[in-house]
Amino acid sequence: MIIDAFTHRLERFAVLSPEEKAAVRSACANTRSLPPRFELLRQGESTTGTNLILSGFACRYTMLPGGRRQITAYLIPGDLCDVRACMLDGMDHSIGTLSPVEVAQLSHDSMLELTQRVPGLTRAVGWSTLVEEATTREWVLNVGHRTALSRTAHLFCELFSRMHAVDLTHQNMCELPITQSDLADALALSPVHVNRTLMKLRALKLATFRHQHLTIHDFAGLQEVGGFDPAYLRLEDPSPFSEVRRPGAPAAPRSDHAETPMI
Amino acid sequence: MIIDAFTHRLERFAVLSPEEKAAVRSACANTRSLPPRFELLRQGESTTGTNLILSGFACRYTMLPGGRRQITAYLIPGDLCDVRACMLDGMDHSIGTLSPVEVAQLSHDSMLELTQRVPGLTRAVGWSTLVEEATTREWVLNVGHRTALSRTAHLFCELFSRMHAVDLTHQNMCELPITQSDLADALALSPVHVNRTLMKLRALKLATFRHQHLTIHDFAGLQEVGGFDPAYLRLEDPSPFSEVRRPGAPAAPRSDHAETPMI
DNA sequence: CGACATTTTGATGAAGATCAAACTGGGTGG
DNA sequence: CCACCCAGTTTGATCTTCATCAAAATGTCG
Repeated sequence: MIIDAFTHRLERFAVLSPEEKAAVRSACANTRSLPPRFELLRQGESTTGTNLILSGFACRYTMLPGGRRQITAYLIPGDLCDVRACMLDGMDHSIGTLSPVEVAQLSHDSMLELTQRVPGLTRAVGWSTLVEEATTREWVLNVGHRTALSRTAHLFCELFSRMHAVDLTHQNMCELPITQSDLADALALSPVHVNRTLMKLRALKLATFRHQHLTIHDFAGLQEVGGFDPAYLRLEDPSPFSEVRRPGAPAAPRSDHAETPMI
Repeated sequence: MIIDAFTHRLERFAVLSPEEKAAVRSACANTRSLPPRFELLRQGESTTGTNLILSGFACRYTMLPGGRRQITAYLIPGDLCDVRACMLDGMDHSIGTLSPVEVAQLSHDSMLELTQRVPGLTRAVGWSTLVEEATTREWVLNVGHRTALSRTAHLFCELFSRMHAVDLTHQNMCELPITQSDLADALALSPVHVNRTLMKLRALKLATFRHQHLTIHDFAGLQEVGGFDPAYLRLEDPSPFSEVRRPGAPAAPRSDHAETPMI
């Protein structure tokens, strides 16, 4: 169950009691199923709540004149879209689904209540904001300075690592329910060039993306080519292929700095 | 005085009493002067506080293999660098000065105290986080999809608007204490190409950047070329050249949603 | 004055865009 | 069951933009 993956991610940052986990779970009871290519939140709109992705892929994106689309973030299961969007009087970008998506709807009020019942949540949310910012910065690097091959390799490393963190990988494989065009929109490449790059990645025996499935043949090599350093994702397990799994003891959550009021 | 610019920016989001303004001011008493090209915060380090830029330009950046540098954000007077950095056990990027810079040092503790004494501050900081995120996303667009000319035009629009918001423009002119190379690092272009692009902007009578000064000849044109929509900056005055200045009445700060705890 | 950073100019090359068309494969309806 | 359709993928050919290299010009500061 993905909500467990979600609470698990929260525990990266704060220990949760069973009651707290139950509170999270019950807050996520109200779910909705969306078709692919569905506009969850349109640029200019405002919201009253937050959506937690339970299954499927969504993305943040902006349309550009000329019909081109730039995806600025992939949203995968366990991701909270726009915790802070309620502050806004109008989104500056859109959020849409790429595949069929199931979301849990969290109203602003239930988020408020939840943060009161689960003290660590605030910290966890702050942390995930930080990770999201870092990821966007990494995308600036990617799009700005890396070649098509390197860029694609980097994105695959990032996605595979994130999928691994929510337990959605099987061995060296994971499902990415997106098209080559969707990749192109994220990588700021033409679909044609993405195709050629994917073929090259296969030829180099680094990774295969086909039929919505990503298979990693050589993570270290991919990481090398992409210049991928997983630090910015702040994952418990920096590499999805590290053999060394801490047995039992979860990573010590950072000491709770007295009370850190929402900053 | 730039601190006034800072409190003024805060007031965009919450009304401050004179006492609150005074509290902000006294918290900023501890200042430091830094030379240009000074590394304020190195990748991997952690901090105990926050710096408020009082004068000069700094930037967030990451070094890439091959000695190339990608700037992911310009930090200008009135900007708070890394409010959330204290949560981190290691920065994933560096912060450095571009020109001589004067900063106010705010320890974590004094930030805590300040947020308690100035209730609106939390909201204002949350808001500015939102703007920063949006700006980074905009940079992804810029670097990913726009031509050199368009990119440069967009950056100039953004910088001029931000400088205008902290009252550091004079007519159609403002000081940008940075080099063409610094621009190149932000735009993900070679310095040579930046130079050629600047010449083209001049030839088109859109803007001149020379001797660390940016002069806007035709803001509307620049905006057009850059595809610049100021909405994401959430400024009180969307355009630095809008004749219509609200007389007296400040923009109504958004109704304070009960208490929004830090999310 | 001379060292040094920055800006400007020129020539060449490579990465990726664009355009056009063929090929797959799953789904639909006759 | 087959024919068709359509989205997605693959291939080929050509063109643009920008990087790179090299060197000259300009300006600044001790």
